[in-house]
Amino acid sequence: MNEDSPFPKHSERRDAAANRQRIVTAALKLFEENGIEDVSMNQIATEAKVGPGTLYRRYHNKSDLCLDLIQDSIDRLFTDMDSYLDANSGLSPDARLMGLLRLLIRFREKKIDLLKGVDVLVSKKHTFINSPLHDKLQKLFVGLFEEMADSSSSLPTSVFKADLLIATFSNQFYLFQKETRCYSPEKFLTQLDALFLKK
Amino acid sequence: MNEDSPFPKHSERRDAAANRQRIVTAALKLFEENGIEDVSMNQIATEAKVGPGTLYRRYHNKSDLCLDLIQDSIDRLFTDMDSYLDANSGLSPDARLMGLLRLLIRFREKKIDLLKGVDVLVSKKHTFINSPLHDKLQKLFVGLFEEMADSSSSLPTSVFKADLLIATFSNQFYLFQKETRCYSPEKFLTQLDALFLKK
DNA sequence: ATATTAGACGGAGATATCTCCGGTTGTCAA
DNA sequence: TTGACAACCGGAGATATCTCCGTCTAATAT
Repeated sequence: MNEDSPFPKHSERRDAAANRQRIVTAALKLFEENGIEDVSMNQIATEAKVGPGTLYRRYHNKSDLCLDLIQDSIDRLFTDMDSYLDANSGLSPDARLMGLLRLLIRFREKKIDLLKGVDVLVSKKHTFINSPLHDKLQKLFVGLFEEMADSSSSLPTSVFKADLLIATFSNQFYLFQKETRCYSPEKFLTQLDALFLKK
Repeated sequence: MNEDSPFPKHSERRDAAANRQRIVTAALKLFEENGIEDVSMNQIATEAKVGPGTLYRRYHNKSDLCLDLIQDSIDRLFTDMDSYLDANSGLSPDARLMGLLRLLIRFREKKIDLLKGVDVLVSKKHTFINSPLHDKLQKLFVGLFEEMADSSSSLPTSVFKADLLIATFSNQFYLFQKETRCYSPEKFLTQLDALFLKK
């Protein structure tokens, strides 16, 4: 969807780039002022001084837009995870998984508002195509689960466990635990530890 | 929301009841013909020959409407669960939990289309108030987890486990497993068994 | 039977989402 | 520099959601 590859065949046209920048700036400003929920795509288009068509051509919906606004943070999360794994290859798989979860939950908390506008961990509405973020986490987690698996476990179980673990960070589950069950990030991690690691 | 208590103080007005019936009939017909996704509230109102205001006064959104359409099934699920527990009080908590999960997944499969229009397992959008279905399942599951808990477990963990177990039946998770991971209901139950029971 | 009134009814209209397409402009090749 | 085209732009408008309020009516009390 987003043409963010390092060297796209044709780089973005100048006017397109300018519009994109104005949209992003307008969105951040309005989100800041009114909260994501209360800002419509129309408002964003007006504030950015572009037509609705221009806005929708670039971002199919508010979710897409929010995703773009945190793309940098997502990239940073991934590099942080990779370097954590590099630096701690001596630790047990359990310990490394906890390390990754700590990074993930820190990211989730930092971007909690923008994340409310987009469920990057699962899929676009109605079509169950994985998001890149899900794929990456999935790969990391499955690897670690496999590493810690004894002979009685099997790959399907690791995949299922990874999917479920990732799902705990969805808006649906994570915010319910935070707001209704009043879990702090630390308590939350403790529960994950008890359920997914202490086997 | 829905005044379905056995003997409401004032019973529904005759015209109101008639309208409700026409709405339900119209909705079922249109959902059947076009699929839930492709039917708008407007269409339903038109087909039922009521104004949009009338429709929206009764059902705040399509999700509410779908919920009403499966309310009977939900009630039946609960009574089935209760009588299962009565009839099998001799079994281990693990076995009883599996029994309940089998009933739940059968219900989920039977009503899979209407359930796509409503996430009864979690909450209304944005406000994290539990649905009655969540509350009931929560209570049943926590009870069984507590029963099977050894001294090293604690109540918070049982609550968390129950929440997570219920969340696996959400559209988000369940349909992803079914459609993308190609899990049959049986395979799905096997995974739940491995993760939540075989401790 | 009639008056009273709580509550339901309808539909106009405010707002939002999203599309379509005629017109415009940046880019690149010549 | 210029021509041609791919890509982008704007905004009108189709459709959907949801609300508001003047009007009407079913239920109850007298």
